[in-house]
Amino acid sequence: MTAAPREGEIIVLGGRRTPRRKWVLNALIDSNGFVSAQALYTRLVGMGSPVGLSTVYRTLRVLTESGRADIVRDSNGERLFRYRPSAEHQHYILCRRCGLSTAVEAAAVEAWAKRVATFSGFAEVEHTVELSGLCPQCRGGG
Amino acid sequence: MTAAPREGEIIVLGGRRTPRRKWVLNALIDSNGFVSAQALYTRLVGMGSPVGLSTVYRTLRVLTESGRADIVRDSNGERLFRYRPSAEHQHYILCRRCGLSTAVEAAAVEAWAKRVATFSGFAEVEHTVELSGLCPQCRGGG
DNA sequence: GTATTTGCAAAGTGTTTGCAGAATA
DNA sequence: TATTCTGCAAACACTTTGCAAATAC
Repeated sequence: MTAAPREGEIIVLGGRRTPRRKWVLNALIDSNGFVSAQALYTRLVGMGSPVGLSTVYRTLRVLTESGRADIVRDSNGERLFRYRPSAEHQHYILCRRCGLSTAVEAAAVEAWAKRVATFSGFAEVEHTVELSGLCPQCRGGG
Repeated sequence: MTAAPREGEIIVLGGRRTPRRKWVLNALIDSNGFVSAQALYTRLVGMGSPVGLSTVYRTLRVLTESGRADIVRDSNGERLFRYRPSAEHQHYILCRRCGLSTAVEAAAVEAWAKRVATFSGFAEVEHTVELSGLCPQCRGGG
């Protein structure tokens, strides 16, 4: 049985603070954008941080469940993870070529989603918005 | 080599007009909402229309590529297909409980996506919007 | 000292593909 | 008859899980 974290305590990871979990978290933060579990795994192993693929998946699941990571799906259905510094709901636009991701102003969509919820008569409406394109770098550099 | 379809001709399916493809298309239309390839397959076989799973996938691919079906992904990453009567880009809201889908007015999102494209500096911006909730039936019926 | 975490390998998804036989145009 | 379609089984990619050994607290 684990004691509940005290209020005001900085929560870095749920459960035990192990080296692997720190590596995964740091690699995720360093990625500075969306990465797949597989890519993270490959990077860690390549860096000389021996981690199992299942550990990567399990850690990402923990991070996601506690709201410290966002998930999107790429066009192949693969999941991409991104560290979330703030606690807020956020939308991104992703570069299809280099993977660069940028947060976008999404108030308009939020408002629209709310409006649709009202008009449609649906309750507990959730939304997913995924934007992709070619970033300024990639659109220019051929 | 196939002759290009003449203008004004009613195009029902790309390629050959075979029984299986008609079955798949009809089952898709009858579904009247989003269905998975697997569900469509199960239904067809159960109906006494012997179809291979690969044929279902291949037919759905053809339909999707020619713009006669829409795709969304459910929360497990599974793809759901829906017949598209009109030729237009369309968004839906899906009931998480019964699967009911309803087209929603999405002009605001389209406009927003366009605006984001401009501000972000990204080119060839594509967007995916997925809404889900509990439909009027399901929200009431507990 | 004990509950949690780890890695491996195996299992599980949904989806795609190779190929020989069947069917269409 | 020539091309396309079909079904099966195997292949695939991503993800999850069972379990014994290692580890954190």
